[in-house]
Amino acid sequence: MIPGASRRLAATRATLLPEHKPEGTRGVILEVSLKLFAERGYAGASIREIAEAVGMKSASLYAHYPSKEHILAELCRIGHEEHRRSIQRALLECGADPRDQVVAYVHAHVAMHAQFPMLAVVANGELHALSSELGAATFELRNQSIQMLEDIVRRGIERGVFQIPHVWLGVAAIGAMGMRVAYWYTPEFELSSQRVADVYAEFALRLLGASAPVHSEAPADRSAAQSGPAQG
Amino acid sequence: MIPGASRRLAATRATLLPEHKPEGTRGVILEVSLKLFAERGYAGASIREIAEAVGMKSASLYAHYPSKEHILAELCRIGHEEHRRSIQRALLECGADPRDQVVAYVHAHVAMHAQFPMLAVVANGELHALSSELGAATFELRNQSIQMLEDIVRRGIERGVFQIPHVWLGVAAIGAMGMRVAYWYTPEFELSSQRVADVYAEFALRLLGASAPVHSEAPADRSAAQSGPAQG
DNA sequence: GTCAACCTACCGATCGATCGGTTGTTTTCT
DNA sequence: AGAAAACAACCGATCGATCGGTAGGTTGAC
Repeated sequence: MIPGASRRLAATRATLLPEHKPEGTRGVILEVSLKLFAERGYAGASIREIAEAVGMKSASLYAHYPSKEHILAELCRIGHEEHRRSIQRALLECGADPRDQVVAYVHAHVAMHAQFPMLAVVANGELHALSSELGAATFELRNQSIQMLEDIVRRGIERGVFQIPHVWLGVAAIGAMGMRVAYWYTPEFELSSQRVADVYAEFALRLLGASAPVHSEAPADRSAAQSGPAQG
Repeated sequence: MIPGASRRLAATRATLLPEHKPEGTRGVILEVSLKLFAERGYAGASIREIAEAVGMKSASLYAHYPSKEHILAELCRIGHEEHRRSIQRALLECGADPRDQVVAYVHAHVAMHAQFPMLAVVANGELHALSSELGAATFELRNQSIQMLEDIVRRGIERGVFQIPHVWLGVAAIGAMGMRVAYWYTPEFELSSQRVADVYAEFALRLLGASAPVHSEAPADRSAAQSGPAQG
């Protein structure tokens, strides 16, 4: 089992990509809020705790953000934007084969949840705390990301490379297993985030009943470990 | 997509099995707390809201439970006990084939998350809010349930019926996809909870690279596909 | 048969603490 | 000098929890 089981998630450090982190104090507030929201939940973290962790008084926060909710809204937006961006980029770099696209999607999906676990936990798990006004844009991003996977799967079925009892359930299951990674992954895990993403991409292909690719030069070493190839 | 996306979970009714629901007022308090904890989180639900939903003043709650945390502790315990009990029972009713055992486990796992979504969401997602003293027993239950699946998978690998790159990741992925069901399933979903559980059991077999069973009378229609029933 | 004792269930009032947020002032940096 | 940043002080509201007390029913000794 994963140690420290009484914590909400295993990660201990809040990371924000430089391109998403505002300059100066705003960035510090955002990163500190991310950590506290991830560890205690939005309702469980107070602005005084945030301020103290930043090194200032709670009143000073309001010179940088108009409300606690606006901080959460920005974190949710950043999380889902990064999620969509990394998936979009991965899809652009792979070919037209639905199998490659699923691998690209799931790899990006899982890697993001492993590399930015706190951002993923907050952006997904605290989104409901936002008013519809502040959360609308983020919901739209989220739906787009889900739709992308569904489109890939449906196209794969039409081409006969996927066999699955229920498309929506498959998409939900693949999304779910990746999302959960954010709760247990730490850099101390025996596998790198990239290797975890590789394995999960293989899981997704299996789950979709993917047929063996015909185009690959090498005889498809998809089943990596353990030994034998699984699932034809 | 699932409607009502701004809610934390799709379910709207809190259900507690009669054998878990205390008699009288204690039972009402527990069920009402379950609903509010599921919808707003433990920190986001106040004892005054709970009391008002029950139909009494907050002071009266303390005649039935010593603290807010004790209410959560009981809900977490009930949730994980029911989870373990339903899995245990399913395993007793299936044979010795690891494939059957995985099907039994995942079916029970998913069915419980679909039938008692609020209980699952609270027992899993708010467990971290408990002090180590009040949460210890529940953590133990949780670890036992996970261990049971890991044992099944390892035994299946030893017998050569499963092929999987990484046992722990497989167990984590299977657990994750089931847990997520609690967030989107409602009785209005196009499939019954039993059918959803069937499909997820098939997903798990695929994910584990299960070889076709030799004992089955019918020629293993596991790959069902596209529409037909999953899981043979 | 009655009345004091006891019990369960609940309530109004209130506790100290903390909540998110506002105001006006001071400090800091350029 | 002037703008940005942080401050102390404070707001009304709400937090979880405690208190003494009350209404209504049951019990049992006399």
